Amino acid sequence: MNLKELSTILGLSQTTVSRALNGYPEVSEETRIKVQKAAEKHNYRPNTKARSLATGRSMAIGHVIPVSTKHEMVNPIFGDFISGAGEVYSKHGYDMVLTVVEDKGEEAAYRQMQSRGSVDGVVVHGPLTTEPRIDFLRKIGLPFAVHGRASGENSDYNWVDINNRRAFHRATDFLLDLGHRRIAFINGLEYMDFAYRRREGFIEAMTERGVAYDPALMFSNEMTEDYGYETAMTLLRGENAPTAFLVSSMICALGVRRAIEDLNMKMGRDVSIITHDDVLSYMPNGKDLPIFTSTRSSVRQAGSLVAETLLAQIADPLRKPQHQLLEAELMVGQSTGPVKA
Amino acid sequence: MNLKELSTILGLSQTTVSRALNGYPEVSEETRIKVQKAAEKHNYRPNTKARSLATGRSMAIGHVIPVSTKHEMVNPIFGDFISGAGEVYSKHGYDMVLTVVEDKGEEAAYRQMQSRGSVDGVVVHGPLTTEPRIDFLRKIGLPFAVHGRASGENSDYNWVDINNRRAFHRATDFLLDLGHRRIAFINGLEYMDFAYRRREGFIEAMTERGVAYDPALMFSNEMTEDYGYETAMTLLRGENAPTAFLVSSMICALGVRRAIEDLNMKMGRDVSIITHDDVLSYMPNGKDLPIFTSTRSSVRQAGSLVAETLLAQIADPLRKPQHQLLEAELMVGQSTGPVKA
DNA sequence: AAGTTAATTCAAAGCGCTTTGGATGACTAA
DNA sequence: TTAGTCATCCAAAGCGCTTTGAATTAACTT
Repeated sequence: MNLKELSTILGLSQTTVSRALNGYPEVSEETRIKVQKAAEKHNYRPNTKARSLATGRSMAIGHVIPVSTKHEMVNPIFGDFISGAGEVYSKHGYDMVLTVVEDKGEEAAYRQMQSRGSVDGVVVHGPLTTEPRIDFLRKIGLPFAVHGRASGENSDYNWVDINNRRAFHRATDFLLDLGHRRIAFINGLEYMDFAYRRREGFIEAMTERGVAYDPALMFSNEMTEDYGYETAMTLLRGENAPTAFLVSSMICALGVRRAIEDLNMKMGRDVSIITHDDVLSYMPNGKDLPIFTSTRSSVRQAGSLVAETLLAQIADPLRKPQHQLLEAELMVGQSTGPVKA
Repeated sequence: MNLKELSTILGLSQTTVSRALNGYPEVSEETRIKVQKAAEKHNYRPNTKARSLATGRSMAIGHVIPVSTKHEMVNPIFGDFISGAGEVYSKHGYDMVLTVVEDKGEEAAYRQMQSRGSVDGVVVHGPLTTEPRIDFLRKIGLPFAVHGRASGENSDYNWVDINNRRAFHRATDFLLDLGHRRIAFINGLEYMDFAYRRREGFIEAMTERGVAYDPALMFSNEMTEDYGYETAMTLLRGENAPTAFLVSSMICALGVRRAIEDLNMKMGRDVSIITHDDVLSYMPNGKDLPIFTSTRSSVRQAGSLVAETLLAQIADPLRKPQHQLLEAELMVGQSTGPVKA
């Protein structure tokens, strides 16, 4: 069923039918209702391609997900982020188009989306500290919003980020308050901006309190359960082991916890863990009492906000870039305790 | 840059340029090269919408991801599945369009995709034992492939599934061989087909060996870490505790493990766990020696296969539905051992 | 030299929609 | 009456591509 058929059935012109359905004023209320009824009845929905072609807007947002060829690693927060964003898109009648791309193919993917006109804007995932994509997207004139920020970028752009630095500053303070001094920091890859900022927060807190931080206790890697386990295992078995772990993700923290248990120690009593919790739907942090003490911020909500920001930008291209800095909550759970005497 | 401009620059007709770029034979090799060079130089890529409108094919595959409103739960395997499928789409020049939908809105989403012509086919995720979507999609004539199967459906359709029944049969046998008799079964939601089949496999194995299974040890829920923990905790603290756990997902198994550790027992020695491992990229099952004994099958690979199947179906609408039943490997890890005397 | 055939190229229609620039008729105002 | 104003509706152009059917040229036959 297409416009032509529908308008023939109704004995009206395509113009009128189109206008009736799109809520234009130059059509009588009577015919509008008649048209709507008919559209409903015949299950008519305007063809997206045709509409896009006519309007010049594609009503779709692109997400490019890089899969590192090395590890074939897909970011575990991805599902929840997408679900937050997707809900917003649906509400505004937008589609979400995903492109999976190997490592450095992202710019090509953006350029392709742009020149093929398949999206009206894109979301930039996992910005690095120096992020070439930002300049690139501006250059090719494709609207975008970033989930996170790029420390090395001083131009203005749309972003939604959590206050990683402050969150990890607070988390570190929390451990320091409990008397911990040897704190291991299990971070993500530090060319990623979020990890860089978390590191800054950690160092800042340590320095402010006059506690020397030990570079030998600072790690940076892709945040798997395994990485947490292996690292913690090595440290805890070694000499001068840390008394606390500051960890960048729940999954990783589960690994650290496993190492602690494997060594017949008890988390919270023998060793403390504080982690960042993205509030992933399939990984709730305990039921009533949180398992892990954590800095907490919903990545799903971030998804919604990024989407809103981008859609607002698209709706008004002259709008100034928007920024939202979300504070993480510090939730006390069972994984932290005072340092052992 | 569009076709018209490009052809003006080249001093050729749009027809010829279009044909040159699309590899039609009725254009001389000389001009073809000339055209390709120019297209490259001016960064020309055909507008997707226009092309789709002209060809009637949208070159996009739809994925509808349901988010249960109750738990806002996004399936953790989603990211990896998508990444597998996405790679195949890219290779074939297809886009992937995602729609996030609340619970029962899936059919509406499919219908919309169909009538708006935004996709050439869809992937059905998480089929239930009786799955209305299959009939529905056939009815509206939208090509599809299912990740999994629907036991209650006896029509023929494209699917890619793992042999859940056999995998769990084998896993159960493995535990029985180690002397376990009281085996707790921590399953997913059993209206989901995969969970139903796993249950069948479990019961079948127990029955074949003449071991009575205790319904009080069989659980069905959304597979979070928490669910594993709570369930195991209750069972292990209760009377007549199970000596082994058969678990439907790694994440869940991590919870079971946590409960075991919390009770100062040792996994593999005091209590055994065998789980299914979807080989999620961010959740590798140990480095050299697997943490968990598991039935193992890559969901990423399943994603690729489903995508291939669907694309083949679209390329040849008369093709008979294809099926692929993947066997899971049984990998022995550190989480299982003989029952304690 | 005239007639065929093959190799290239092109003009124009059409995909399904939105939107511009009128028409048409009813109604009001002068 | 005549002109002007609304309120409705419509024909047709255009979005950027593919594809049909035809034209043009070159090459080959007889």
